Amino acid sequence: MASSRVVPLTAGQSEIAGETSSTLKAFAVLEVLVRAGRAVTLAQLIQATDLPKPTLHRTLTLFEEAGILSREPGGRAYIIGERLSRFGLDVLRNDSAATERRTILNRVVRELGESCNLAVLYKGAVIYLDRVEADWPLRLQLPAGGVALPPHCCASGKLLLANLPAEERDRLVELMALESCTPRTIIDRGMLGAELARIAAAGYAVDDEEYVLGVACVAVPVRNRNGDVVASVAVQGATARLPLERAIEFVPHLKAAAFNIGSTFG
Amino acid sequence: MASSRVVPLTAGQSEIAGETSSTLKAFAVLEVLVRAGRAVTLAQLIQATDLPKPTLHRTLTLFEEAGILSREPGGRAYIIGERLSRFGLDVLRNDSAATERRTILNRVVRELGESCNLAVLYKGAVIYLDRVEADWPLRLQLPAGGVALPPHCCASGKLLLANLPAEERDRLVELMALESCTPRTIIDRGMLGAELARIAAAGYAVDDEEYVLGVACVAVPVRNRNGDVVASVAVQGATARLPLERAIEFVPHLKAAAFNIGSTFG
DNA sequence: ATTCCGCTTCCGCCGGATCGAAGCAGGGGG
DNA sequence: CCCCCTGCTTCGATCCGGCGGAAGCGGAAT
Repeated sequence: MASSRVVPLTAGQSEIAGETSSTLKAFAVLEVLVRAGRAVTLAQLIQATDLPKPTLHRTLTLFEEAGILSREPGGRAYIIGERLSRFGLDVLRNDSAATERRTILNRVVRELGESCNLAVLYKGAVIYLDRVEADWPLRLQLPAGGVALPPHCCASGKLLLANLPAEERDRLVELMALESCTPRTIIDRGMLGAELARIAAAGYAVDDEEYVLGVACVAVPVRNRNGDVVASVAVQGATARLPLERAIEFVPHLKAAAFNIGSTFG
Repeated sequence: MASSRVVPLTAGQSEIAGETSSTLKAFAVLEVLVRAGRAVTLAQLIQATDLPKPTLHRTLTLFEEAGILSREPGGRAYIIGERLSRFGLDVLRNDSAATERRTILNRVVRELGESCNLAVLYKGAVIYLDRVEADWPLRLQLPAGGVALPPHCCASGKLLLANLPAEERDRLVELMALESCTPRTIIDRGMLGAELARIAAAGYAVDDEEYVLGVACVAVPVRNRNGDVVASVAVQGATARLPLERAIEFVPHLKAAAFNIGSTFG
């Protein structure tokens, strides 16, 4: 089997077993599981946390019954549950660093004179963590809070897709619906693949009226301190006011902002 | 002061105080705090959780000392800490299983134009792992994650029952309450047994307004690589819009999606 | 200065957490 | 085909940490 080689879940063995409170132990277990990025078995968690087996088992069962964790269907390994998934999104939206990020976005909007947003990929959809409107009469009105855009037809989505691990990206593209939003939406899987490769090479993505006619958009990656792409910053505006070529000139400015925003993520 | 008017943090008072485990209580406190979207004082949390003051205080102090929460600079109110912030980001980045499942479900919903869900049997109840709503004004609103439906009156439940090992299935059916949800709910053990046999032979299950009047549902099995049925994919819609006969025509399409979902399970 | 409100601390009781050990199931090898 | 081996699950006696009433305390408003 592929998983027979021993892959430690945590590099630096944190002192989870030395933790006194059961609540903190449980939280640390969640941290380990979440960082693993794959389904984790009880045995692997014992290895990673040094907690006794029955203790771990009880904790995991507790979380499973609460909907915070789930079991891999047909298997025994634990995965992130619906409740934890939602919790994660709520954390990012209301982060103490959210204010700082908003400040940076505000400044970019003021300097560029166009609306900007900060987006992440959540369950295969583009979600805005934050969004600041420029003060123009013509705006793209988006219901705040829960909007989830299809990734293939907006600059942020394509950029985030392009920066996924190759294998995961290919699988996702294969499975996506590729609905047409405007005549310019890329609905061909081959063309989308080529576009993603181009984006990965260029370091920024463009939406040329692919989501809404008359609206163009340019997105750049936000990297955490490890250099992983964790979000995207994008500027968007009516093409009547902001032709795509001019929007592309904003890329260096956006990248500077993206760097600042990136440093607010752990 | 501006915040003197009472703004409840949670609409529906969840039974946090009724929670038995201190760990789950603590997690629920984090959920409330995170959803508030602003700094939250001890008093507000007492209001929102119904937990006794010393209990909350202890929990919050614990989290603060662990770096999971912080205090609002210059104030007493609690905000999301560095560690929790990082945790949230990790949750989003590593929930690739959910991403894939959601992408497949999304596509089915787009193509069929009706709501779909992915369910498993857990402790004798049907639990939705995921659920995507079609964009119709008339929808069955179900809180994802924590809902547990009785298996005997929905297509997913009957399908999953039908594919259980004979012995386990019989034992479960024997224990179930067979409560009536609508006039069409199967409440006779003998008839349910016959229905399960029929489902096992047909390879799909139907819910003809047996759970909610006016809602029909068709479910097909999701198999892992060993061929074991580990979950179900179902489409559901208002019969006014989607008569049962038309829903049954979706079976091949659902089976294709079920195959894709199944291949993501170890 | 005084009052008041809300945060913090204290402490004895009680219950849930702990973890060794044994039971059990499933899969691979002989 | 059977047996062993590995890893999940359950049990139970012990004990420690959570619990929450109540009192202490400090800052802010009057």
